[in-house]
Amino acid sequence: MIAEDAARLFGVLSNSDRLDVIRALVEAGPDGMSAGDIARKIGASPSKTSFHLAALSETGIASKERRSRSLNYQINFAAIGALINFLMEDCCKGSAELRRCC
Amino acid sequence: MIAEDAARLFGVLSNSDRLDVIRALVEAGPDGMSAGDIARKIGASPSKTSFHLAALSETGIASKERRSRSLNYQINFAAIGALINFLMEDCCKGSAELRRCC
DNA sequence: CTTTCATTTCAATGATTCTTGAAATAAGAT
DNA sequence: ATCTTATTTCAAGAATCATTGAAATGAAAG
Repeated sequence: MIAEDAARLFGVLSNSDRLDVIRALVEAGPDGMSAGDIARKIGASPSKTSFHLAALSETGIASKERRSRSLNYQINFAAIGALINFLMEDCCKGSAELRRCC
Repeated sequence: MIAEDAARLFGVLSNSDRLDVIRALVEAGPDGMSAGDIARKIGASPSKTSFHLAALSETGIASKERRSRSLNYQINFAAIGALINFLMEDCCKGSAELRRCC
């Protein structure tokens, strides 16, 4: 991963509504959750939620799939893992001290 | 850590110049590096570098100390570790799948 | 084929962040 | 005291991001 991509991904994580969405998707498990249910759960308007879901799915942090009338979103741990890996191994050169911190 | 603080920290990481600064500080080791040397290393102007260093030190990702004429910056792995920990444990509920990814 | 439901898209606006270069501050050297 | 070096601060402008509510889209139901 290059720094620009990592920066873009960190940008997606730099909003607490989006972190709330991620938490909701993690709690939902592999089956995921519909846009409407996510909006209700985090207490945000449909259009606001859709805006944040677009950021998450465009960058691969979530994937989406239509289920009849609803759009269902799932968390993609691989994208988050790749970002953590970039931060620990590339940015922080595999620092042993950092590894001890988390 | 609460979501707002995590979002702020992710915001600091969401800029590739700042990721370059972090890399420079990690390479510099515990002794750190002066603002001027960092600017030269990442190829950015002093004022731009200072702007990014302020973001890093205000959020605890780096610490600074004056050494005569220079200001010396050091990486703070604990802050980065706390953020990774928030993402893995709080946001992602300690997901085993995520742990396998990084 | 119209209605309803679920969601996104759009345009407008406001807020935040980034960049630039000039001026200000801080500290040591002459 | 003045000069030079190191860095920050500031103001202006550009760019990006977030929020809102209304309109558009897509899919199923009546």
